Amino acid sequence: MDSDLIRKNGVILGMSGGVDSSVAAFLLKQQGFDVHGISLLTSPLGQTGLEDAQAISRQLGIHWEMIDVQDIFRDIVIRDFVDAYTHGRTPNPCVLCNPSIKFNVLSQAAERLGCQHIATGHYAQVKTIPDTGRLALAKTEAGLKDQTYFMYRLPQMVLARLIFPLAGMTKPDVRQIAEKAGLLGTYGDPVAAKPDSQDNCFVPGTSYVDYLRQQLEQQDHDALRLFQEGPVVNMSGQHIGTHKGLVHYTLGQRKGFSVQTTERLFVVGRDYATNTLVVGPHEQVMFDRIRVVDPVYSGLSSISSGERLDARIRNSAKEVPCTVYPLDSGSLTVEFDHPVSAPAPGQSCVFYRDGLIMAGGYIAD
RNA sequence: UGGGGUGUCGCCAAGCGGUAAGGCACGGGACUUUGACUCCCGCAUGCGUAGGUUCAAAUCCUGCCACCCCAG
Repeated sequence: MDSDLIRKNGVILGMSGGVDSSVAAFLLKQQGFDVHGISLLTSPLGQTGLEDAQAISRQLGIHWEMIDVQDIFRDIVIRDFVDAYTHGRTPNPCVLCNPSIKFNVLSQAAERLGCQHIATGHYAQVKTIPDTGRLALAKTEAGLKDQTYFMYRLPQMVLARLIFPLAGMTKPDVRQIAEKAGLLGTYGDPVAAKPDSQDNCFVPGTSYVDYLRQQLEQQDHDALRLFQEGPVVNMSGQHIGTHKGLVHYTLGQRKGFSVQTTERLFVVGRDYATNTLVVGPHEQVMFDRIRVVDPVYSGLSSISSGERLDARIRNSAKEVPCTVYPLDSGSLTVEFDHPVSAPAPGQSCVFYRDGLIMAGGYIAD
């Protein structure tokens, strides 16, 4: 293949083997792109999806290759995941994986193969800010599925070549296309019927705690105290139950600790010195101000003091109005118009304006 | 040992003669490219125990058991 030339219709497509990226492949092919599918092997668990991606590629007659990124994924994403939990933060591996692994590797492949574009099956779009020419991820139409939150850390260079074939579609739309196109997986099973998500992509089952324990048993014996049972106390310090080990809990959580009470109690704090879980009523978990560290800028190149923006504290939450103040350290202070529920340190706060991502960063303690 | 009180799901707790509310916890689902939150469903043929009264008792009566308080 002639990789010295930039092929304007060449597109690198990230393929997971799921409905979304499969339909994205179909649509790009239909639109006349020269599609090169790439599936990333991040952990042993990803194997089955890869087989389906390969089957779909073969069916559509597009190039396909698998890239084994397990080493770098372990060094960056898993290391951060473990590190965050041992330091009492609640990580979001997808937010880190997207810029450092997924889109990074796809970009490198685009360079290598001389492709102008990269694409994925995300529900999002890229827009240009008129005044500045900067690029920003944008939510698609109101009410539609939106996955921009997970990608806020993508740099301008990546956004510049990004295409989202699924922008503006609904999940039922996508399934219908898969159905009509007759897309089939490895064993001839219809892709249209594949279930959506499967939680954390590198942790088997739902028990990330077991996974953490495995990781830590080899490296950090000191951290194993995080798995030890301990007391649960209420706001007045009364011992009202027991917890399963502090790694199990994050701010605002209300399940997983057995407690003798008559009201709904949420995790308010964790005292590592005494291995104590502190719980309280819901209002104790409402915050009207947080600090955001390690920010990245998208639609805005910087934030001026008193900037009015809309903040999203978690993927499933809607944006809430806030005022942002940059600090000399480079971090940000965010004041919400109305208190938000359980902004967990380690999670991301993403700033939008008119549905476009302006900036974002990590919630600090 | 006398006197008083209490015994309803793992925890809290309604019920006061008419055929076991509710909350917490727990289990299951939905939602979801993170962790959480949220929502839906489930959860005592049984009310310390043994008898009695009644058409009918967790609810009334009696004995016993357990725990708590006061007195010695």
